Amino acid sequence: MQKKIPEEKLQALRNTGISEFASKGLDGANINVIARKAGVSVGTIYNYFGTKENFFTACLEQAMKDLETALMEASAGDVPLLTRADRLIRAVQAYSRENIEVIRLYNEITSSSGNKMAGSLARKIESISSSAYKKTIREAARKGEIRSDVNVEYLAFFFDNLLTTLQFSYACPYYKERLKIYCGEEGLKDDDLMRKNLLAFMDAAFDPKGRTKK
Amino acid sequence: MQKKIPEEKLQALRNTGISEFASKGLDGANINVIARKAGVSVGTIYNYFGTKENFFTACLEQAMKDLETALMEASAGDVPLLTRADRLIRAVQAYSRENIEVIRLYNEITSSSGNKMAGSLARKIESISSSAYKKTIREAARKGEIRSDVNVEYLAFFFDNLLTTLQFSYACPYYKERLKIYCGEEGLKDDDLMRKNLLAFMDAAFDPKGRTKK
Amino acid sequence: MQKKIPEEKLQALRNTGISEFASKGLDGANINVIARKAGVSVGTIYNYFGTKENFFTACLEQAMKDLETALMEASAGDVPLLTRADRLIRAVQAYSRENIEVIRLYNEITSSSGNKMAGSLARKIESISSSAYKKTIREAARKGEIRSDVNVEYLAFFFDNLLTTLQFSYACPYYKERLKIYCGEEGLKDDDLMRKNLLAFMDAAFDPKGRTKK
Amino acid sequence: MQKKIPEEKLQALRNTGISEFASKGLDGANINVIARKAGVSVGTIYNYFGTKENFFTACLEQAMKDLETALMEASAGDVPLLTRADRLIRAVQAYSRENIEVIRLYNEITSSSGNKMAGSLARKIESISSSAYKKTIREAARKGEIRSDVNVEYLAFFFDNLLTTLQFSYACPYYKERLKIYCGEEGLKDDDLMRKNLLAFMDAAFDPKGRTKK
DNA sequence: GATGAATGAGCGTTCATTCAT
DNA sequence: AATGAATGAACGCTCATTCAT
Repeated sequence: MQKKIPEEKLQALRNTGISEFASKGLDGANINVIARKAGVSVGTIYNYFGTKENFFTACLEQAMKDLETALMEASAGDVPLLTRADRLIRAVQAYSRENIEVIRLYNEITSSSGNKMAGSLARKIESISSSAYKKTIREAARKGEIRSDVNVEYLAFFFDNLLTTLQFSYACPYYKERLKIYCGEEGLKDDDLMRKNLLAFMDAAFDPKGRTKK
Repeated sequence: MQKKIPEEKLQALRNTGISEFASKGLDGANINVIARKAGVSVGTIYNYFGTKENFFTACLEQAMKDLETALMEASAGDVPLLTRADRLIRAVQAYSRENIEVIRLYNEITSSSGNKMAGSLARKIESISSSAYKKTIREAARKGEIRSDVNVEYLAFFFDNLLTTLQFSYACPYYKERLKIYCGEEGLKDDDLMRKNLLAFMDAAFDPKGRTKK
Repeated sequence: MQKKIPEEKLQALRNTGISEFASKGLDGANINVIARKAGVSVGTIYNYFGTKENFFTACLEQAMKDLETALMEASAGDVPLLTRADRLIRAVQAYSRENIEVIRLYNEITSSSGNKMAGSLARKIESISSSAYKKTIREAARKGEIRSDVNVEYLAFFFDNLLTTLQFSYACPYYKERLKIYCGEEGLKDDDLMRKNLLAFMDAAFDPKGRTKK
Repeated sequence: MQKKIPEEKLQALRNTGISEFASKGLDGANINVIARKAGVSVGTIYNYFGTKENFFTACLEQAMKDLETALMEASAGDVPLLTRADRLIRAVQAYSRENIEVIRLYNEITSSSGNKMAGSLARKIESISSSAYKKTIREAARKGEIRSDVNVEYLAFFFDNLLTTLQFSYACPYYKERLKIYCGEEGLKDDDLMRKNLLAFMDAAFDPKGRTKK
C-alpha cells in the first residue's frame, strides 16, 4: 500500500546534490538551493535524508557506485597486468572527463579535516577498490608478472595513488593547475601521451627483472 | 622604521590561523575564534589581511614555506637519484609527523573546488617544488640514471604524486584510513618499511634498463 | 449507523494527544509524532479536528471531563462541609497522582497568554466546578456552617484556588519544586499531613465564629 | 578600557523581551522580532545572552526582581500579621495592575511542562518569597497571633497560594475569566471588596482561637 | 474516509565584516 | 593602529497543514 518506490526521484535528488556538493563543497552547498534546483521542497530532502550530512553521504555513495563499477569492469578479465593497467588508465581518463563532478565530490571528502565522517567514509569507499587492486596485483604476482621484493599491499597502494592523483588532475581545479605546471597544457589534453608515460612508469616499477631486484 | 613589531606578531597570528584552518577547514574555522586564540582583535586581522580568504592564503603560504624549505634541502646536493629519493621520502615522513597541521592545510586547498583561488594558489605553491623535481630528474637523466623513454616532465609528475599522497597519508584523516586499508596499521607506523617499498618502486620505475625499454 | 468505530478511535487519539501535550506543551508537541504514536495518519487528525489548536482543545476537554467527574463525586451527598472538603482534598490528591498528565494539561492552558482560546476555555472548564463549589458553599451557609461576613462567591473562589494550586503542586514541575521549597520532600509525600493542615486551614477560614466575625 | 556598562541597554533589551515573552510565551516569541522591536540586531542579543532560553531567563529574573522588591517592602516592618496581609494584598493588586506582563511572564514559567528549567527556575524565584513568608508567619506565631495546630510551613504555603492565584487572576486571561466566573466583573474591578473578603478569610484561617483549635 | 508524501514559511543561531572609539 | 561591539544576511532544520491517491 506504500507509494511506489520514488527511487528515480531520489536519484534525481542525489544527482542535484552531487552537482552542488561537487562545486561548492559540503559546507558551501546550500540545502535550500539544492532543493530549489531539484524542484522539490527542503522538507522533502529532510524527509528522505534527515540531515545535510546524511544527504551528502548519500550523494557520495551514489556517485561512487558508478565510479566503482567503471573501475571494476576495467580491472576484470584474465589479462596481463599491463593490459589491465592500460584499461584502468583509460577508464580513469574517460570517467574523469565525463564525470567531473563525481571526481570532485570524491576529492571533497578526501580533505574533510574537520569532519568526523572521514574515517568511516574512507572505509566505505576505499575498501572496495583496494581489494580489487590487491587481488589484481596478487594474481599478477602469482603469474610471475611482478617483482617479488616489493610488498603486494604496498604495490597496490602506490598503484592506487597514481590512479587517484590522475583522476584529480583531470577534474579538480588545484590538481589541474598542478598538472599543467608539470606537463603543460599537453598533459591535460593528450590522454594518449599521459597513458603511454604512466604505463611505462608502472611497467618498469612492476618489472620482475627491474634494477632493485638482485 | 614605524613598523615596530609587526612581523613577529603576524607570524604568531598566521600560526594560530594554520592551526585552526588545519583542524576546521576554511569554512569551519571562525575568524573571531582565531582572533581570540591569537590574543588580538578581529579588527587587527582584518586590518592586516582584509578578508578571511586572504588570511587563509597568508597562513597557507607561511606554512608552505617551511615545507618547501624542507623538501629543497632534501633534494639538494650532487648525489645519485636514489639517494635523493631516499632523502626526500625521509623528509616527507619526518615533516608529516611533526607538522600535521601544515600538511592538512595543504590538503585543504587541494580540494577547494568552489574556490577561485585554487588556480593561483597551485601556481604559487607547486611551481617551486615542481621545478626542483624536474631539475632533479633532468640531471639524473643527463647522467644516464634514468630511462629515456619516459618524458622527464611526466616522471617528475608521477614522482611528486607519490610523495604528495604519502604526505597526506600520514597527516589527513581520510588518507590515513585509506593507508590502513591498504597496508594495515603497519603502513602507518613502520616508516622504514614504507620507505623501502616506495624506494624500490621508484627505483625500478626509473631504471634505464627497465622492461618497457626495448 | 455509518459511523462505525469512530468514538473509541477518537478517544484513543485524544489520549495520545493528552499525553504528548501534557509533556511537551501545546507548542512543543508535534502533530506528526502524535499521529505516529496513535497509529493513525496526520490526515486523520486533521479530518477530525481541523487544526492543532482544535485538537488540543478536544484533548483538554476529554481530560477535564474525568477530572470534573471525580470532583463532582467527591462533593456530592448531604454531608457537613468539612467532610466534603476532606473528600475533595482526598480526591484531588488521588487524582493528581494517577493523572499527572491531565493536571499538566490543565495547567498548560492556564498560562496560554498568547492564546485567543484562554477565555472561552476558562468558561467551558471552570463554570462546572465553580457552580458545584458555589452550591456547596451556599448550602453550607444555609445550614449555618459558614461565616456570613464573607461573600459566598469569594469563599468558593478561595476554596478553588487552594485546591487548584494543590493539584498543580502534585503534578507540575514548577509547582512541585515550589511545594518542596515550602514544605520539603515531606510536603510532596505525606498526603495525610498535607490534608490535615489544609483542612484545619479551611475549617478555620469558614468558621462562623471566627475572629473577624465580631 | 572596556566600553561603559551597557546596563541600561541590557535593561531595555530585557524589557522588550519581557513584553514579548509575556504575550507570546517562550516558544511563541521570536528572537528576530524582539531584536527588531528593541532596535538592536539579533547578533547583539546572542552576544549578550547566548541562547533564547538564557535570554528568557534573564528577562524573567529582571521581572521578578521588581516583584520581589514590591512584596518584600509590603511584608516589612514590625506590624500585626493582619496589617501585613493587608499590605501584601494591596501590593499584589497594585503590582498586578501596573505590571501585567511581569505577572504573565511569571505565570508562563509556572507551566513549562516540557521544560528542563522549571525546577531551577522555581528554586531561583520562589525561595526568596517563601523565606519571607515563612519568617512572617513564624514571627506571628511567636507573638501568638497564629494558631498552633497548623504547621508554619504549610500556612506559609497556603498563604502564598492565595496571593499567587490572586495575581494571576488580575493579569492572565484564563485566570481572569475564571475570576469573573466566580465573582463576576465586580471581582475584577472592586479591589477593596476582594481585599476585604480575602483578609477575612485569611484572618479566620490564622485565628489562634479558630474552630479546629481544640 | 483515510493516508502520508510534500510543502514552505518560519525560526534559532552563526559569523564574516564594519566602523566608531 | 587597534579594538570589539554591533550587524544582518544566511543557513540548517522543523512541523502544521494540504491534497492527490
